[in-house]
Amino acid sequence: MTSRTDIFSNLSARQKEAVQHTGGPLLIVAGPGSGKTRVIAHRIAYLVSVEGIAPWRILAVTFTNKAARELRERAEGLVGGANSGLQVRTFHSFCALVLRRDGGRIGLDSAFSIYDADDQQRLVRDILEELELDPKQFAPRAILAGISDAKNKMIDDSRLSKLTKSYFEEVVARVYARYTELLGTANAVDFDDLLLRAHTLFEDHADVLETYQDRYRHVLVDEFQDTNAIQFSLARLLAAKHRNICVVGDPDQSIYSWRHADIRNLTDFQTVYPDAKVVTLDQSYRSTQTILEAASGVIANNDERLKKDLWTDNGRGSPVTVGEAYDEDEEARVVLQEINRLVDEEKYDRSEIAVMYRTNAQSRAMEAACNRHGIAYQLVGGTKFYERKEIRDTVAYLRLIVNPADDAALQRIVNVPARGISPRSVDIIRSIARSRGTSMLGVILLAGDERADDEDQGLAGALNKRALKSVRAFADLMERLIEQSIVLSVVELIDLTLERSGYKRLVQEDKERGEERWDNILELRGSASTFDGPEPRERLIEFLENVALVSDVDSLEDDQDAITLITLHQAKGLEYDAVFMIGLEEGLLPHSRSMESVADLEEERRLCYVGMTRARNRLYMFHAFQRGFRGSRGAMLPSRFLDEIPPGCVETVSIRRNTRRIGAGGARSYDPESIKRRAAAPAQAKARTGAFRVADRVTHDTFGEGIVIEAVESGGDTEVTVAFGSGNGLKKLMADFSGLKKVVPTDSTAASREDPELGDAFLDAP
DNA sequence: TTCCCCACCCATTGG
DNA sequence: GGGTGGGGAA
Repeated sequence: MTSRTDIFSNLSARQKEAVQHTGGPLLIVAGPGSGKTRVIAHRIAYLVSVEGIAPWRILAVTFTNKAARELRERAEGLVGGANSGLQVRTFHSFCALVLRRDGGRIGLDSAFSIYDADDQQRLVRDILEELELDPKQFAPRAILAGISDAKNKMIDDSRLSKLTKSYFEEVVARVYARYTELLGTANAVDFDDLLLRAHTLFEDHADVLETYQDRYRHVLVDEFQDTNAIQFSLARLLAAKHRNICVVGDPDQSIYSWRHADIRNLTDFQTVYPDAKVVTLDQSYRSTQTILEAASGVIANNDERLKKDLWTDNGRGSPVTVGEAYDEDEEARVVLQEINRLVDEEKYDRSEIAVMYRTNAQSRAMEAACNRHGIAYQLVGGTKFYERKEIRDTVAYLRLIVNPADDAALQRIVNVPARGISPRSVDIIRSIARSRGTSMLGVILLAGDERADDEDQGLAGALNKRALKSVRAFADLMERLIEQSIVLSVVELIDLTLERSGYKRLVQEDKERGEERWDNILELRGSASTFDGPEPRERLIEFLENVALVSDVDSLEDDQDAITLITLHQAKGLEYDAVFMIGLEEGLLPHSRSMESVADLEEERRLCYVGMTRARNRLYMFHAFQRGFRGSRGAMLPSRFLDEIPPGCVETVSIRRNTRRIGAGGARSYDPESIKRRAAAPAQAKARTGAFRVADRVTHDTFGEGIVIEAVESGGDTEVTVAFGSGNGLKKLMADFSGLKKVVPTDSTAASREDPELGDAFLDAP
């Protein structure tokens, strides 16, 4: 047990207030770096040590498993006891727990599968075929988005069918109905269902809800600004009895509206709980004054916002460095050179440096550069481990063993390795299963049972002899594996499955990537070893649930001597000594798909804000003149967010001109209409016109060097739009008339390597 | 039935 | 740049 003074040591007055308010609802509005995780951990410790609440009576919900793990360790460290029974989970994992335990009440078998995005797509494709609808006209993605929308509004399929306003919506409703039915026969749920069905369970079965209400005296929700309506409702239901609900959030960091997160939860909290105490934490213990000022300057441009002034006792620190590069390769190179400098000269720890970007695709150039320069990195996401084919296949076998009704898993591996069950045979099996309202493995197992031949004219009659034999062999295989799953440990079962199914041989026979793929499987096997124990089937279910619910950041390790490459979304909640944000360009950040509405644009700005406020000491923001995407390239304009940074906080570095200018922010000017056009139609950047081409580097006597971003033939001459560097902005010129000259070569790598001006302090070659 | 290749289509962010 | 689906050859 920790003494009361330990729990309060190093807490500010505000933080103490938040820790100590334990009776009734509490809303903590916590700016970036204001020590909210600390407050939550101390609050838990206070509840346990001072108020004598048993740890297992406290439920804390976080955004990722990693955050959950860290909070649990921190809180248990404070109260001095591991495995205290303290419940720290994500909403999804909490709901899965509830459904495993009590899902029977709503007709869910405890061995239910969790369908991921891929399984969902497959299912929707099947349904479209069944309904004779063209998947080109009705994109499965769009339909799934429609279904997800409905689920998040708690609208079931029968109600949705009455609300349709267009033919498309009607299709969505029809698919939704069938989708629900088929998830039912597959004993499966999707991600939305985890929340929704737990919610339904609580609403429809008061006794079940009461068990949980009685157990959890205190409910805490972190990252509350990114919870959705169902999550808030779940939290309210759980806390209804004791009313000890504490939520922590920052409206300026709400970045998941596209996943139905609803920022209104924060404002509604006070309506739902009029007596809620509100504590605002606005002192940052993380960033320098300069970084804070820069970030505040950007976020201040959001209109839909409650004003909040962050302050800090930290020093001013270095200015925010804004840099420009020719293209993504040069950008990557310059970033790495500066990272090397920070590590060598300023003794930064590589593990305390992160490169952040808007889209995953941007990691490629960074990775390539890291590999070229021999710099160790941790990539978050990327080719996600659990999405690799060999991993998904292995997991599909296990899923099918646990839940034989899991048609998505079956269809994945029924003919992997090839065992003579053709797509045609699979179609037949599926249609028989559908017409009987059973699972596909059910149909297959019947066909494998000689005694069932008479009554099973369906499959035995529909398949030719050879195919039927193959199907029976598969039935035998699965039957054996299912039998063994009762006695074998997870690891043993994985071994047996890989051996008997022939999957091991299949992978190892792959000459090119076999070794790597087998290593991946071994890694999966390794992670299964922690799920050893009595009742192996239960452990297997746990293991599979873990696999389904991991997030990419969960595997991020803090103590590796490697820099981190991460998307801005995933960086939420993390912090680093030095942060490099790359790709600060119109169309990328803000993203072109988010530039149509003010709400979307403001979310992009919050995303930018989240990135900036991850930094403790140093913040770098880069943009490139040109960037490749989908095989082609296009000219890019600096992000408007760069112009929003107060000039006093910025140091601009021009790579090409070997200059550093203090306070150069806001000097740029450009035509917003042209930005919109460019963002909307990046393909037109490829158009070739006359002697001047989009993306050509050019020089002009007065304006200096620039990049052609638009070229239109006009009466013998070419009207070009050029983005000039160093604050000259966009200019429209008649090419010949103005004496514009092309700069050759345009090959970026060669050009910048040969450029003597590159000997900037910034650019000492590694 | 399987395997390979090519054409085509797609691509923001993620539990 | 990459994944997938369809078609054709073995």
